[in-house]
Parts: sequence; structure tokens; C-alpha cells
Amino acid sequence: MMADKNPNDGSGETGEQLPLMSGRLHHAVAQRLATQVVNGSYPAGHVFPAEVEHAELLGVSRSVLREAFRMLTAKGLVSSRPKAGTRVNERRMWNLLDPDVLSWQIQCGASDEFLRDLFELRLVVEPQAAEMAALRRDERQLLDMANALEAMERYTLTSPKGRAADIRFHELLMEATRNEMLQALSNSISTAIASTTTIKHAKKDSPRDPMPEHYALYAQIAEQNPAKARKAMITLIELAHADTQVALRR
Amino acid sequence: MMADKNPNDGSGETGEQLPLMSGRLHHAVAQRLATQVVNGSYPAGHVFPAEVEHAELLGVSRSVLREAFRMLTAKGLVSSRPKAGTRVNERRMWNLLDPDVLSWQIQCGASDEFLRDLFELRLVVEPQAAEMAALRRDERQLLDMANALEAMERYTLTSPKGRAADIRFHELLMEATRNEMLQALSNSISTAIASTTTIKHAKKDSPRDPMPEHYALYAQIAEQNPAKARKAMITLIELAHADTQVALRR
DNA sequence: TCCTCTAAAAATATACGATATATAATCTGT
DNA sequence: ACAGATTATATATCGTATATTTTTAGAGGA
Repeated sequence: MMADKNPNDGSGETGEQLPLMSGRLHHAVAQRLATQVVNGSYPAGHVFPAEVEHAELLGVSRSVLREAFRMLTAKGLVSSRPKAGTRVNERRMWNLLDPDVLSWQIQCGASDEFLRDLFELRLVVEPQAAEMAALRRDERQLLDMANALEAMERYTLTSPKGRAADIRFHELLMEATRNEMLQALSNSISTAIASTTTIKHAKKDSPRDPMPEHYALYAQIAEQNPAKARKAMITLIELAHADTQVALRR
Repeated sequence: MMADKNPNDGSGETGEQLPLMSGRLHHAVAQRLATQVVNGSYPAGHVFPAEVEHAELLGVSRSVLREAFRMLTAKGLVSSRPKAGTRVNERRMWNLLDPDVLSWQIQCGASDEFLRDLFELRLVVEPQAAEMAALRRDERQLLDMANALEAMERYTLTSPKGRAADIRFHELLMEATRNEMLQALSNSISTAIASTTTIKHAKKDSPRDPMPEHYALYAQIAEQNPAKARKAMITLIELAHADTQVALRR
């Protein structure tokens, strides 16, 4: 982008390739590096080439490379010190709940343990959240949730609109808990899982209809019945988990 | 730091001041800006001055300012586009669970709702985590937990060593859940709360002895009794919450 | 000979500055 | 209301200087 004296046309001098330049360059570089860190190409402790050399290798300016590394640093993936260079942090230093880190992990072929952990976390957080939502939701939120479900049913999860409605429903549910951090947590998870949903429904074989459990959950939120809302949420998550496993298994 | 032709001596041209230069400059700038974003000095929608002007205002180079903004962007605090400038995002875009964002919020005088949300989240996550830990812990973890508690009792929470032991105990507990994301979540929260603990125990008036509930929790983990471990954890969190409230109330 | 401490050196990220270009908002004329 | 020109801005590159940390070398002592 922009000052293209030595343009990035998708092929760096040594055969390295960026995803063909969409959006900001530093973002593309960050994504590329992050992906390789997350998928283990660069294991913990790995030291990257020196800035000048590395920038040349990638075919980008040093500033761009530095800004890319700043982003990774902000997410705990790497750290850098003069003389020592920039190195990959141990996994326990990563911000695993960061939306980007989450989506990178999924892009890099989510491992079975990753998916297990993710759904386990959902099972910890969201049933409790459903309880809170049942107790604290107001009429406006309830109405919006109904609308979201209607849209979800009309467009189905095979279309982007339908998936957006699904996400919207979960967002509203979390908003109803009136706990900002719970919202942040659950939204990270949902959007991450949503990207797997795309895969899930990409397959031609018609997947199970997800509406019944959604309506069941909605009904209990409407009834302001926390215990039943919790159970409905557990059911919903377990079905989603099963679907995802089946879909990714092939 | 470093190329100091127009050095940052703690007083920018227009009276702006950085926290007197510790560590990396872009980090200091990022911290300064983030603090002001988080505490509401720059409300959502606020547009920062243009890069050149802003850099001059802060008395730093453009690269430094840009890298600082990259970090804030990575944490969802701001976003920037050509011509439109760099602006503060709405709160729901922020990565509220990011360790830095969390600690910035605490530094900027955690509001009552913030603290309420935070402990509510703990009450959602950690009792369940205690259950898992009770079921999955191994002997090594149990031994380390015992050692941590011993150190915590010996040094007490008034000393850094004692607080480190407290954190270590919680880390071990989360490690025992064998769920990386649960670890990440709980560690973010613990370290954030730990910084308030410093405040809590800075006051001279001797605070309540926190050891009994810690030992009670440990005992149930050792017994591999998930139900009782859960209850013990709930007790622990509620006591900690009460202590924190009392301490910050003055 | 071996060890410890200190000082020099080297490697590297960090920081500054000038300049060019792409991008998106705004204005302008149809 | 729409298409094109204008403009403000972030984006991107390059060159250079400096601080920081690690490594190395040397001096002194046991």
C-alpha cells in the first residue's frame, strides 16, 4: 500500500508471500506472523531475524514490521529487547481470550483440545449468564431477541445474515446480564465460534435445525426463570459442540 | 530514550508530561493515552489531533506515537482510518479482559460497578474452576499449592513475597483445571485484583486473616471433593470482595 | 589454574526525521 | 441525487543516530 517503491506484490524477494495486500500492511504482516506463531511454526523461545534483515525478508519497511510486532506484543505473543531480539513467548503469556488470538487459533486448524477447552469455558460461563439474563432482562432486550431469532430462522445459518442474527441473539443475551466483562468474554467466544460455524454450514449435507433449542432458551428468559434458562443454555451449548465436532471431523 | 535530539525530559512543549521516561517510550505514551481513554478524559468518538501535530504536542516522534496507537488498536480502544483520523472506540469494542486494560481501569480508580462486575465474574468462573481442579489436580500441583500457602502464611499479604505466594496459589489451582483458557481468564483477573490488594494492605489497620478460607479450599481440592471445593471457593471470593470494598471505601 | 568482578565491544531494538502515496471524507458542479 | 475533483489524513518507505543489553575480554585476586 502507498509508498510502493519496493512494492509488496505478494511475493517477497525470497519467496515469502503476504495474503496479497488487503487493508493495512502492518495488519497483514501481523496476521501472517501471528498465524505462524500460533500454529507452532515458530515455537516458544524462537528468535526472529534482526529487524533490518527480517523486513527485507518479508519485503516490507522496518516501520511496518515494527508496528506488526507491537500488535503481537500487545497480545502477549512475543516480546523484544535490544540486543536479545524479538522472541516468541511461552503459551501461558499469550492473551488466549483476545478475539484475534482466538480467531487465529481457529484459522490455524483448531486442535481438539482447543475446541474442548473452548466449549468447556462456554459451559462454565454461559449457563450462569443465562440465569442472570433471565433475572435482569428488560422488555426492549426481550423484543430484540425475538426479532433476532426470527431473522435467524428466516435466513438460516447457511447465510451470513442468518449467522449475524445468531450472534446478535447471543449479544443481546449477554447485554441482558448487565455485566460488561461477561459481555466481553462471551462475545469473544461467540465470534470465534461463529467463524467455525461458517465451516460447519459450508458442507452441503444439511445440518441439524438449531432453532428449537434457541426458542427454548428464549422462552425461559422471557419467563424470567433462571434455573430453566440455565438448563436450556446447557442444552444449546452441548448441541452446538456436537455439531461442531461432527462438522470439523471430516 | 535513545535518539534524544528533542529529548523527552518529562515536559513536552505545551506542558504535556510523560511519566518521566521509564522503559520504552511508545509504551509510556500508550499507557498515558490509554489511561486518559479509560478514565473518560477522551470519551467514545473523540478524535485525536492529526499525527504530526499530536506527536509534536506530546514531544515524541511520529513513529513512537504510531506504535503506541497500534497497541491501543490491538486492545480495541481506538481505531484509525485515513482522512478520518484516530478516534476512541465505544466501550463495547474494548478488550475488557485484556490484562493491561484491566489494570488501567484499576489505576484510574475502579468504579464501584467495575468492582462489582469483576467479582461477579469471579463468582461465575472460579467456583466451577475449583470443581474441575478438585477432580483433575495431580500430586505435584497439590504439593506446590501447599508450599504456596505456607509461604503466604509466613510472609503475609503485607509483603510482596506473600502476595506473590497468593497469586501462585491461584495460578496452580487454575493449572489444575487443565483448561488453558480458564487459566488465561483467571490469571488476568487475579493479577488485576492483586494490584488492588496492594492498596488493601497498605492501610495500617490490620486486615482480616485470609488464611482460613485458603486452607479450607486447599483441603477440599486435596480431598477431591468438587462440591465442597466449589463452596469453599465461593466463601473465599465473597470474603475477598468484602475486604476489597472496605479497603477502597476510604 | 581457576574464579570473580569490571570494563570494553558488539549486536540489536529503539527513536528521530524527511518524504511520498493511498485512502476516504468532503466539497463542487452537474 | 450523483459523479468527479479536492483535501486532509493515516499509511508506508528510507536513512540515520542512540540507548540498552548481552557478550566478550581483561584485570585482579584466591
